[in-house]
Amino acid sequence: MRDLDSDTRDTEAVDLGALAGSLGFLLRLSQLVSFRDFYDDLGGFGIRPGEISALFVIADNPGIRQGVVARHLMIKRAHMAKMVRAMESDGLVSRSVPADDRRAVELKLTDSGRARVATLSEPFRRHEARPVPGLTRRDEAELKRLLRKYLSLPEPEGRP
Amino acid sequence: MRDLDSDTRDTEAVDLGALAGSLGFLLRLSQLVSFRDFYDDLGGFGIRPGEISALFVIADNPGIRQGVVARHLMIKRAHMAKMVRAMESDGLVSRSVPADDRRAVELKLTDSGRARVATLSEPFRRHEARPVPGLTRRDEAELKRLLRKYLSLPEPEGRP
DNA sequence: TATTGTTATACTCTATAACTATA
DNA sequence: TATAGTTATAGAGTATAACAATA
Repeated sequence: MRDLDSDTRDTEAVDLGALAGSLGFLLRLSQLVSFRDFYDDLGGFGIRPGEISALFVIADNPGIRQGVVARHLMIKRAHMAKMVRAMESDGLVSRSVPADDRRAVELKLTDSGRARVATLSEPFRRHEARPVPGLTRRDEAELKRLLRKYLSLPEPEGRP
Repeated sequence: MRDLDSDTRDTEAVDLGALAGSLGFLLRLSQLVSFRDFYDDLGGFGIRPGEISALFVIADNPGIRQGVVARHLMIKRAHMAKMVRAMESDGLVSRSVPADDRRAVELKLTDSGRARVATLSEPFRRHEARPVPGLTRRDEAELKRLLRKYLSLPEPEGRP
């Protein structure tokens, strides 16, 4: 889980050419690095990035429709259906059909789901609070700001 | 290929809570967006991000060992073996065992592989030259700089 | 007609381990 | 013993299409 099979030791110098200037390439590698860090810190809880995202969003938005979760997390609806089913059979979320649109499904955490989020919140907070290797705090804040801008996400409270 | 199944239209406002401050979450979403853009521009060539990366690296570093490519592209060795095999049977790369280490495999492009790279280079360059929606040119340069710093990649020539 | 969620299928990527042949 | 590559297997994630129920 923590072995990326890529000894990080610098072997031969490699010319990445045009790749070094490619946003997509840099994002792909960065995501792999950050997922490795995620598993290093939180792998012991048996949680995966997709799951924790969905759990946290449902926790913060009780009664949210599963399609809305999927849209905001950029998860395919077909995949979301499976994930929700798994979380339901794990007893973490409950599904209910709203009266005003009987096609939809609204999601809430069960007591068990809330307990799970409570268990994960502090380790997740600590994970996120850790300094990012190689980046200053300013770098880190700026990187997150630019990624949010790229994603058209609003800046959290505070600085305008 | 170009339909992410997530209508980008803003539906209900969703509180992303701690996720909005999570580097891993922001990187994951950003990578999905950039891959969608990649496919929009280059999907017609039947190429995938992993393949084009490997082809370009081999093109820029003829004779590179496949394990070295895997390390720098953060691709698992097991997956790399399959990918190289596929590229070989497509006639794009040739494999040769160096005399000084008969365990290793060195990779070069075939004429056909060079032709493929030539075909892809200009569309890829245009793709990368396109303004990134939502970001100014300064934003884009700064974002790439911070990602390279995060990845411990050297800055390309020019500004120190 | 369009939308929500579902199922089914296939493919990519990843993770792991066991294996070989070399070093 | 350790390394480079290979094979096999399993799983997660994703893409696609077709479907039922509802709007």
